[in-house]
Amino acid sequence: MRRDIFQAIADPTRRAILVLIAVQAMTPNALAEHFDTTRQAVSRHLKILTECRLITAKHQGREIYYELEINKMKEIDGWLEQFRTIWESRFNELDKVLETLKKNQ
Amino acid sequence: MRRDIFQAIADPTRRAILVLIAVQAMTPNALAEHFDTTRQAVSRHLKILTECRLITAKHQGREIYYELEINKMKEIDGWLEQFRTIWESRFNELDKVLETLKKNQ
DNA sequence: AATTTGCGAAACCAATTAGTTGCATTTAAA
DNA sequence: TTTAAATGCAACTAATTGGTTTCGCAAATT
Repeated sequence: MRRDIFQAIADPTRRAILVLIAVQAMTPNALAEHFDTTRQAVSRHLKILTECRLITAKHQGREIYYELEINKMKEIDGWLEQFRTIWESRFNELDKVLETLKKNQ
Repeated sequence: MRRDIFQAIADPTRRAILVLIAVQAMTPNALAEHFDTTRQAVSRHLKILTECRLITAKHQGREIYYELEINKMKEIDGWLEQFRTIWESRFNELDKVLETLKKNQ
């Protein structure tokens, strides 16, 4: 049972759930209405998202509102960070080239 | 055969390949040395990464150097963008609260 | 008290995945 | 020209995944 954020966001339904929940906390039933699957299937996705701490359950009577853990989302951003330095440094090198061209004009 | 960037980066080996290649283009053999699997297995990962355009193959004699397509990596960043506005706006709301508190002191 | 509603868990199933071994092909080297 | 190296591809296998149906439980509603 590999359960990490990257495996969690690999599924398109789970990504959609995250986007929906980002706007507003929602119950499994409310979420299921947005998809062409059963509530139980959505529930399983919610379980997976909960297990890797991307969302948390807030019990309210017999309803359960799932809300986004925005800080966990930042971990994906964190992984991208190492590539960001690369794509920025490539821009920097382009800058250098442009500057050299300018100088030689 | 669902083949998108999110499914591609779901596998830890593929993520590691991306990081290695980010530093420097590499051949399948060179890459395989970093993992506890066969070269063929690495080759399949490279195929998947190639199919979703995260890497490209540069033939050089009988060797094939795979290099990162940094622009494709930005698509992940693009998806995160919608959440980034949220986590920034939450900071803003916190700012508002702090400001109100200050005013009422 | 009986019923309905909202939910998760278990059992099952088809499809996908990641790995292996065993090839075939192309290029360099002896 | 024979041989070795670098690679991709196909067939097979075990594990995982995402879905469904059925069930049980707890909280509202009647």
